[in-house]
Amino acid sequence: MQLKQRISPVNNLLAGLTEVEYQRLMTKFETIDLKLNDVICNAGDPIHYVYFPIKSIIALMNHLDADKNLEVGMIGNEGMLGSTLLLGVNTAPFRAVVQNTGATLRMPAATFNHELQQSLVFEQQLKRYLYISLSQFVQNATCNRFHVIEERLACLLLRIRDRVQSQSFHVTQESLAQMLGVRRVGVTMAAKALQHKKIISYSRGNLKIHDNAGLEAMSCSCYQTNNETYTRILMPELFNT
Amino acid sequence: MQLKQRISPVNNLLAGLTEVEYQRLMTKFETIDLKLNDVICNAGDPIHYVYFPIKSIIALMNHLDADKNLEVGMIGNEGMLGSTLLLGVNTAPFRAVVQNTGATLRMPAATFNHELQQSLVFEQQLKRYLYISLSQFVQNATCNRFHVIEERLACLLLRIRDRVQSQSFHVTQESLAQMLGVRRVGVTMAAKALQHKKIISYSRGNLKIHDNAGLEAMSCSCYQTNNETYTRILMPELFNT
DNA sequence: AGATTTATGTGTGATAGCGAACAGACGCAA
DNA sequence: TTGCGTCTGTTCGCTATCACACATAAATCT
Repeated sequence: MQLKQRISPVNNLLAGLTEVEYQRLMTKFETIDLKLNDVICNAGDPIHYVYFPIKSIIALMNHLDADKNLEVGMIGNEGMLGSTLLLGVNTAPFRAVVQNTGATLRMPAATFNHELQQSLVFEQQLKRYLYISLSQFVQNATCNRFHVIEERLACLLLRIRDRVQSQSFHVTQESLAQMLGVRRVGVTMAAKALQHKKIISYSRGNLKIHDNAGLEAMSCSCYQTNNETYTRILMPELFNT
Repeated sequence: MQLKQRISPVNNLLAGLTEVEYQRLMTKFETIDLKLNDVICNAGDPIHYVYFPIKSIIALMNHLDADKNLEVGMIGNEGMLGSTLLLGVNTAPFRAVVQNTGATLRMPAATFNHELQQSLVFEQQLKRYLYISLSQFVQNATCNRFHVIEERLACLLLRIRDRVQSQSFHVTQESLAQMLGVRRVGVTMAAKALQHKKIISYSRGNLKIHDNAGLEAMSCSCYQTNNETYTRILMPELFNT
């Protein structure tokens, strides 16, 4: 099951708002371009802005020791960076790295806090999103504990695909390795296996998915689980399993 | 560094309240005894009660597949079960299992939601606790991905010690194995190593810590990290590192 | 006292992933 | 064209952990 997304021209968290609320919010945003590999913040940093990706992807990395990092969350146009402001804490829990260039809405943290007071629907939506994030962070981190690299790679590629909304995108094996918390060689092996099965093709960072169903079959159940959580909590009207 | 706890006769999350607020809340609680291995809820269950442990310990388990479970959070008298109600979602994100028998305060979810409206300090305190939980869940899950069993076991024992507030407690290797997401044999090995180093003694579930400093030295940095997060967010006045 | 359950210890082989080092291959730029 | 940086592929020995099976020992029950 692919992630069912409500049609939204910009960011799915802004869907469900009334036209008035939406227009009002848009005056508070500025649109910027995030650049690949930019570090938006490190864990513990004060939060200056919140980000609502339109085409970009932001990866949340949990850092343990040197060379022990793990991607625990991925933010595309289904989510936002900075939702922990809802809890009245203005420091970032994780490092945030740009994984895919693209247009992004940005709003100062103070403005965001103020806007939350103005729209109950908006606040409600974002509280639910924070709940989803919590669930998915743990699911992803646990997944990396138990599942083998090939499953996790498939899972990761599907999550990227959903967010760039395209069958082909650019991502190096080195970058995938960092997200999965494994050596690059491990990704090389897993990617080769997926290529042999004609599921993907991969050349110098240019990745193309040929067989969506095959890739979902190769991935662990965590992909499904995460999507179901998102749909169940944020869009229960679409949830009919 | 051991977890610095504000002195509180019952539960640390109730510290910081005014006497009036505190007394008011206490009329809404009932005190119950949680029984070892009781499953309070499974992931996805509706939340009927929130729990504030006094002497008990509740472990939060994330379930992947059969036989693939991981403890992601531990709740003693420094925390509570059910804080995700703050996000307006009334389903439990994780399975909650009683790891240590003992007195516990309990309040119906509806009452809890109502009480949050009555005390800004209380709500603020719990929002911060939820932020801490989020950080720690991810930290624990990531820890289990990267660190070796012996480090993780040391870490786990310290966390239990802090919550029972005693150098000796009862816990079987089987139970530790489930929390760590490893085979019992793995725990046997790690525990044996700790015994040889005279750090603990262990016999048929009766565990005693002899060397606190030694145990902290054996544990991974995650123990420290988690404690620092707790202190920094919830009790910044005690945070002077 | 004997039987049963619970808790811990041991042993053997398999394997996923690690660390390190190196080799080719493509692309851009001087 | 030459060179250099980036990206991918390959190999080798090593280790933590796994799965499975069995052995011992203490506690509890009859």
